[in-house]
Amino acid sequence: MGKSSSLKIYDTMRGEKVPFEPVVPGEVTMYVCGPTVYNLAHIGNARPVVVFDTLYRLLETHYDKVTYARNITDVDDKIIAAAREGNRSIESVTDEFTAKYREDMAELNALPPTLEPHATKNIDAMIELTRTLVEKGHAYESQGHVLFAVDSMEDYGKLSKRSLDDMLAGARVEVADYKRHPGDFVLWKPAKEGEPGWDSPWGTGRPGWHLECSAMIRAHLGKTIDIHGGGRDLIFPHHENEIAQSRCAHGEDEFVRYWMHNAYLDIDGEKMSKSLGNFRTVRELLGRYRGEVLRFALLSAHYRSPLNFSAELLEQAETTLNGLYNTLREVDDIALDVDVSLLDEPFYAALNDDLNTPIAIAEVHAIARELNKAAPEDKPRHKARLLAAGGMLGILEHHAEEWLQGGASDEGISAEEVEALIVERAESKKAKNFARADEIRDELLAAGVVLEDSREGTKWRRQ
RNA sequence: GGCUCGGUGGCAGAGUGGUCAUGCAGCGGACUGCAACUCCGUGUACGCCGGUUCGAUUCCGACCCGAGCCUCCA
Repeated sequence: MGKSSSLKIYDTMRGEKVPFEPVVPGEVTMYVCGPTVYNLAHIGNARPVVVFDTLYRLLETHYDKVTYARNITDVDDKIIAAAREGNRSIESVTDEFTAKYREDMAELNALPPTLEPHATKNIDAMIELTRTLVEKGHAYESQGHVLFAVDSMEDYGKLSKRSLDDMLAGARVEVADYKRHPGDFVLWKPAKEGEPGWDSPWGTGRPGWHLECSAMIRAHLGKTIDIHGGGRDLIFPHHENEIAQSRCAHGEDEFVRYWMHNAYLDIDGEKMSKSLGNFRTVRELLGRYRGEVLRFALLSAHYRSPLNFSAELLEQAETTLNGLYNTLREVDDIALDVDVSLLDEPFYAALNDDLNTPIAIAEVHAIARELNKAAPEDKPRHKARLLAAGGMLGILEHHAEEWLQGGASDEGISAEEVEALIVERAESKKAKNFARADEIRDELLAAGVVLEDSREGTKWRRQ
């Protein structure tokens, strides 16, 4: 697989969709900005995780070796603040939220990345990078801080498509007096009393946020990587500054070959964000919807389009997934050899076209329709096609019967009770006592259980 | 103010210079004891105004509206 349809990616730097070619033929390196672990991930944070997980799955069909790194930022002002506020240690904060982050993302069927570098375990690389930048004249020390001098780089601002002048024009923040140029950013900052710090040539301190990613990429993936992903709002300043640090330190023309940025989730026409306070945590939503429902909802829009997030979106996603599982249920469980060679060309082509998941999902529906209409002897073949496509999207990974009878919560009538009533209803129907049969059906419906009669007998699912 | 990016049918959301997205919801039909499931059918959708064109939702220009970034944020 992989020969029939080649991958194209929209690169933020070039501003257009371009054919994807890794630096090293047959191998891909990808880095995605991970969480700062000081609180629970919200559903907006989950979008890049799901998007790049889908890309990861796709890349694996094309290349023998895919190295996907997603960092954990475990040193940061907000973490220090959270620890202080909760009167607890920094480690207990970062340990707790790192664990919860992994759990939440696993619920969304996101595969663990190949590498998960922690900032605090790469401090040496950060100090080294800073030292190199100072030596090369791209950074300077001032009042205990080490700052990157933006005017030391010719094309600073290329990714975000703005010039230093543009940035100055829009400056809305007071410039710290230790900065030579208002756009200069911190590589290393001194530790205040009671703050965590590491020894460095510039005293005890901690790394700046932008520096962390540059250093970890260098340490774990190399000087030039193929794909760097993250949310749109990271383009400036975070990714712009990563480029500045990495290219100036390493002297490479290219730091990242393809920049990919997902749009964010909107709530009532506004971006969902921590600062606006209009976010919903993944954990909270998992109490009402299963992870796959959340994932499906996130994939229902193209990753570069804003997605309007609402309860209705999730309800629709759940209904749609139930329909697909209902289709799968119609086929007996037989040994199915599901692998990428079963992927339909239109489906695969859609994903290869800059990860066009809405079209890929439309193809999934087309396959499901074929499965529904197929003659019994052909159904297993179509079921395999459907599962193969679902596997690429990270959906339809549950057993159909369990999915349909499970639901997010185990409240309500038990499966045994349902089965018993179904038996009674079958007997009533046999005796032509339709009134009693309908009464049972209504009773179950009131308990959230829907009955479906078929030649093989009565099946049931929770609404 | 500077820089980006959008406005598609009840909802979500693709896409295209000239018969079709797709899903959810609705409506009609088949199936069913009745339903459900499934299948078949069904919607004069492309912000507004001009222009280019034989033809524009799709290209160009103006306008209106909205969002994002410029500050920690996926």
